[in-house]
Amino acid sequence: MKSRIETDGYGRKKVIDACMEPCAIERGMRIIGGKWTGSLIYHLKDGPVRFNDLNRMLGGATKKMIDQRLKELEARGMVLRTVINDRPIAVTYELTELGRSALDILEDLRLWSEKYDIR
Amino acid sequence: MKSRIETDGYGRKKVIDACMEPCAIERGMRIIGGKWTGSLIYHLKDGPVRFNDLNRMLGGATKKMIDQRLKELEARGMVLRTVINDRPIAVTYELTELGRSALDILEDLRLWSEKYDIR
DNA sequence: CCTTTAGGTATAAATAGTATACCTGTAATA
DNA sequence: TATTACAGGTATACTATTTATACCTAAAGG
Repeated sequence: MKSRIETDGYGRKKVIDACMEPCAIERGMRIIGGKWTGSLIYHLKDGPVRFNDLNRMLGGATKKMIDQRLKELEARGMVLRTVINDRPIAVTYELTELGRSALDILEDLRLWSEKYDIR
Repeated sequence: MKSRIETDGYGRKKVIDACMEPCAIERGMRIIGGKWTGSLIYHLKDGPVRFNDLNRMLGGATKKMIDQRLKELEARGMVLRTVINDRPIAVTYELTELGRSALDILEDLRLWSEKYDIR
């Protein structure tokens, strides 16, 4: 991410070290910036939450989205899915250490968003 | 964002303070988390950059995307577009104070992304 | 019985992003 | 002089992601 531009004598510029394909910012955003992903992680910050509770917490997201996002996060090792009860099926989702490691960024984002009244 | 769940005597849970529609995290993400938006802001951190240079810096994004994102950011007052030369047309984009205010979050995201080798 | 809850899945429609080509005008190159 | 290259975009068509809505199985409550 050290790309910069140089200007020649004619005022023209050239990129010296363009970041090829997704750079770190972009890669990070594709994980926690996916639609609903940040909210999902943030709502798991206080411990295990059940599927339908997450669904209710994230007003606006459909079950399909929540399901998909949780599966992505699980596949990345950021979230752990546990079946706590069969028969009356019951499942909880919770953050792993890796999942927790993203919380600081999300908290800062929340503060920023509130401070500048982002809508 | 103080939603929580309570458990009744039968082990059932209910959401007490669901965040209605997009909460602060989600609203923030929709600004700086849009595809390419974070990278775009980050690449403007050292001062004005011209359109085609941004295009080259963000390998992978099309001009259309860059154009669209810059227009969104401009509309939100995070980026300033300046025509520095007519005839041989030349335009630069730079961050406003509001735009700069997002840089800390992006820098943390970059560090996180690199630390945990997010791909 | 009928409805509600849990944890999802199926289908279709709407929205967002990508690839590719092209436009106007200036300037350097062959 | 003809050709090509660059600036800053726009147009078109296509693909992928997200949304809305309905539905499924099983258990429990009224």
